[in-house]
Amino acid sequence: IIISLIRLDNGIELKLNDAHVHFSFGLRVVESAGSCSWFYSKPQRTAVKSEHCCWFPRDFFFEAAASFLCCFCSPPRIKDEPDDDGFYASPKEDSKPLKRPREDDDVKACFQGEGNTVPGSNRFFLILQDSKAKKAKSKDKKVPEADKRKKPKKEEEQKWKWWEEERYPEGIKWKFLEHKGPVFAPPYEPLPENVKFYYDGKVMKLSTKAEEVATFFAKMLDHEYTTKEIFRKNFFKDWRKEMTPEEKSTITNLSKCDFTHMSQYFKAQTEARKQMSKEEKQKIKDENERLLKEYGYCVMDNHKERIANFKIEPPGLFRGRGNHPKMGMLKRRIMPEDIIINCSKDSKIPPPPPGHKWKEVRHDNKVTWLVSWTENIQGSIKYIMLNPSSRIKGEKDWQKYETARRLKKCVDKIRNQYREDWKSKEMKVRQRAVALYFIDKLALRAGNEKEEGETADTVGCCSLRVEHIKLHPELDGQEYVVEFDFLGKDSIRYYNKVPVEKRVFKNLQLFMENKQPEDDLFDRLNTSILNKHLQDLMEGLTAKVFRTYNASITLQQQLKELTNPDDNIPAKILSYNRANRAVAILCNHQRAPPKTFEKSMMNLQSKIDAKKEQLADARRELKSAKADAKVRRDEKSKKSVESKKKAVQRIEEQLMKLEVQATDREENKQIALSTSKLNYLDPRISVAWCKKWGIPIEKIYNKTQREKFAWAIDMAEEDFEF
DNA sequence: AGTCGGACTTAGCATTTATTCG
DNA sequence: CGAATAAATGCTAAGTCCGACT
Repeated sequence: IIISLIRLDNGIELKLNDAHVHFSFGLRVVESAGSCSWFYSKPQRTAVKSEHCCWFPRDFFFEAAASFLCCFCSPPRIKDEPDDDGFYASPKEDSKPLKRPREDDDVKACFQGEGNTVPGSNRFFLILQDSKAKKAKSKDKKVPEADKRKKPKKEEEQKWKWWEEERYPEGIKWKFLEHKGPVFAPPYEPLPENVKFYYDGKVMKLSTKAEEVATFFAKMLDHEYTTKEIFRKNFFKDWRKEMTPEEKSTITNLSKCDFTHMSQYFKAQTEARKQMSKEEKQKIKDENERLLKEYGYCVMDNHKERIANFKIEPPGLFRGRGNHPKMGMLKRRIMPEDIIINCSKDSKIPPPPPGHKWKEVRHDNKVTWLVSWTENIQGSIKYIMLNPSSRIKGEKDWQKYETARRLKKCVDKIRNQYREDWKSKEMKVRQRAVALYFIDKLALRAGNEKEEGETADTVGCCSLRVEHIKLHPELDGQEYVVEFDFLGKDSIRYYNKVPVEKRVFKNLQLFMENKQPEDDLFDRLNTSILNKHLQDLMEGLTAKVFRTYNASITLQQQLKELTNPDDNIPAKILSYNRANRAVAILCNHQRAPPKTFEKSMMNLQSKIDAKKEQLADARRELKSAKADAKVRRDEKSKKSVESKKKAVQRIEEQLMKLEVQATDREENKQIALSTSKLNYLDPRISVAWCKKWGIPIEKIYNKTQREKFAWAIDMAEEDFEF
């Protein structure tokens, strides 16, 4: 449906349909697009407020013009500012404006400009005509069918390139933010009457509140941790808080509680869900999609952006990682009264669910979150924030890699410095220098101190204790070996035997003198002291930058080393994965071997065997066909030889692919690649590698990852150097 | 210098969805 | 086509780091 007719200053007319307008303008502006509005080819902050102005992304504008112009005429393509040297200024590095300035323009001033294009700028003005007056006219000019069909695709391709725009000044995260608030967990549905809970062998009907908490436990019955003392103790304590006085006086011993019937019921439910018909499944899917469409997006500064976690965490039993002292505690249901909403003053403020109120509505554009609440287990704040594909996350990510690249420039100096500091007279300086050496060489985390008894006992570099390392003056033919054995983040074990320099070794001996196993190894050091020192060495330098730097530089160097130009694509990808793996090992990104690992490995092996047989068969056939051709010497048999040859080649290739896959999987058994890929490896390294060797980017990044790294995919060329 | 709340990144496992296989 | 398997996505815990305050 054509709803608007637009006339350019030079008389060219554009028709826009509904979807088109929605897509490019954002919701608010569309609603108010009245009889006369101004349009710009770049975002105008004031535009959002004044309701009479809106903007097109520039490229979209021209493409739209191409598709929609009734009397087609190639619009003047206004070039961006000169392309300096193809190098995109980094967010932090450079304070000079990026490609598209975003400064607030006075709308009137634009209006009074010299024409529809201002030389040297990319402004382009449109006048939206009174759509009623033009309706009759627009009817007889029909838009070609082909263009109509092409259009949705165009929209898909037209992604906002925020990385070509200027950033906001430090501290300001947005100018306009509108969203629909969070989606709450579905309310509790009491169990059907026939599902029983037994206490001490007797049926007992629970109050709704007590029953709800009981179902949380029942759902976990198969898990090992429901047998753990701490889990049971914590659960029982919190459960009793939800009980009525009568229940409380009856139910005094968790061991006398029988949840098995409830558990069976839930298992049956899960099974039933699996068995649902296609239509029912589709219905659920549609409903989820509707929810996503309504609540999964927000408008931030003229752009519709995807929200990461718009659903509030449902209530349940807390299960920390590792040996967590709070496991089994009740994670309570979050109500609107717990929720703080953050949005623009002039936005449509999301209404709380009927009969409820928000805890608070604030308008803080110094933060990126849309919704927050305080969680009851640790008392920490949880947030609803944007998806990694959003501008606000992407900019930060890009900046992180730029900081790491700055470290690259001065890392030698820093290394020399800490080696000097090993000899310092000051204990504090020595400890700092040894800790930094570990962080640099082993990619250890900083290691903040944690409150004892509140979380699992895990450590990082600065919080290492004497009991976590063993010193071996000599081990397996190597001198000065340090053996690390401790639980790190998520209670993942770090175990490593590392030869270190003599001076480090001697220092460690010194630090351990007269200490108990549970004493801090670096007793004069913490992360704040360390980071303060790092800040002096380089602006923006913190302990974690070393992890980013070492991960990315390792990938780049491993790719150089491992890629064989003569390899085919699968073999090159194996090389990529191996380079990725080297990083994952460095960062100690482990995973539990998948439960079905052995089985799936065997399946793959049998596939390989089958393929081998198939290859042998194909070769035999080729041989006989060749013999046949020699005798008959006719066209037909020659052709047969050719096709058999091709078959052999194809099977060989398939076999090789399978074998590569098997190697890859075996090597990956206990190593998780995704964490480093997503958080530590500068995506531009991967993009450049793909471009250099002609590997399709889809082989390296899946759809979500491509969205997250759109900036890198767009800007990195083959010659990118980290 | 140390403590603490707050904001944001990083992490692995669980669940869902897509693909392959029989 | 449905089951099995693999890949992708979702979930939320657990880190890092900063700045206000004492």
